[in-house]
Amino acid sequence: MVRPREFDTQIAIDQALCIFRKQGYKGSSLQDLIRAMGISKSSFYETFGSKYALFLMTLTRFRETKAVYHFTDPNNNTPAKTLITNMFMQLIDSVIDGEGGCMFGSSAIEFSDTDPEVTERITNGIQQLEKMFYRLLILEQKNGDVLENKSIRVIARQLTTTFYGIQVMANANFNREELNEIALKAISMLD
Amino acid sequence: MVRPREFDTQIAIDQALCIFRKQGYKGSSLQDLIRAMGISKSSFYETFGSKYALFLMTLTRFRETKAVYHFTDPNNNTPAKTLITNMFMQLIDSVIDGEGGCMFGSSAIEFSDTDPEVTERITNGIQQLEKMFYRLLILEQKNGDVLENKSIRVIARQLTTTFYGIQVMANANFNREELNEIALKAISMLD
DNA sequence: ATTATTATGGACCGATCGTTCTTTTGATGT
DNA sequence: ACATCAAAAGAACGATCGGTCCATAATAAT
Repeated sequence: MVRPREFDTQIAIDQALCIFRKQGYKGSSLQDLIRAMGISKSSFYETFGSKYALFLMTLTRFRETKAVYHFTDPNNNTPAKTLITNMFMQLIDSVIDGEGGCMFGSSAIEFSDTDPEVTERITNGIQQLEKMFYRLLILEQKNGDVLENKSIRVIARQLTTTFYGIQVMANANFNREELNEIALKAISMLD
Repeated sequence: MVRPREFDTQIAIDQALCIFRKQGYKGSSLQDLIRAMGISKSSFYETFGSKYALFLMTLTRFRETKAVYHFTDPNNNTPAKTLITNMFMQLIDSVIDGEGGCMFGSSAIEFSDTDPEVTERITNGIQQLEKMFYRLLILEQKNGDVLENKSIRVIARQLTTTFYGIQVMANANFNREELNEIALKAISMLD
């Protein structure tokens, strides 16, 4: 009955996500966004409402599809330690090759808890990351030995913190070798 | 012979530093800056040249006077572990009370290695932080025991990474207790 | 073919961005 | 007292910001 939309909303969000992830919220102009999305301003506002609203969508989208824990399957017989290592390598790669690392970390710094909607998504995302570490540590425990439940929680949080520390160091021009060394040392906590 | 300047350049830089530290580079408008500095636009441009030039000055100033290692004296008989703990507590305090944490971390995320002048200052600053950890670890070693030189360097870097990880977590609304726990766990590497 | 409906492109909005320039002010050496 | 000359104040700059609006294009049901 009506003229159909000429672009795929989800794809457009993913393209905006790439920009926000690389350049941050304030660093991404509407021009940058609509150019990457391949749509006009009017379509942009018609579909997404505002730059801010779109940013919240991309944060949610990142949490639901792009965060590193989405590429980690605890149930595939790969040693947990290997999976954890892979998560760190994904982070390091994504910063070095210019994709922009983890949006929770960069958004946390940019907004520093000034916006409840943003903070809520960040907190939720970081919790999911920590939870994945926790699940993998539990797995490692079954095959291995020692660790108490309490200390597993602590180690998961420690890995999460190191994860974002590495993101900062990567943005400060540390090279891949150095970053790998940091990650591996952190992971050696499990031994 | 001429009309003297009515404000102190160094003080003005310090006041600008407060703004940049809290709000970031893009988040700080010229209005924000001159209001905090208490000078007019014309005086601003006459004295500092540009917003960008001023930012570089504040980064340098932060490195030379405000970074946490400036409040740590390795030669005052306080146990090294206590001094290290204090450095983390200073970081946590400065984020929670709204001062804005360590500018090297937040600037690294905001600029993500896109600006050589900025990156140079960040890298230099982070190196100094790591070096302070190193010196304190050496100190701890003398009173104590075990650690090899190689592993001291690695631990210093690990502490540095955790330092910035904590800065991210603090900005993501983790509370003081949680942040303290993370810091203490990291410091327990020394035991 | 007509009509109803909606996406699209592009002109346009006021506000604010960082920056420049012109005028006014005021302390100092003579 | 006066001349000098830089500092301060603030108006004004063009560019860009995020956002609105409208005339036009395109589709699908009638």
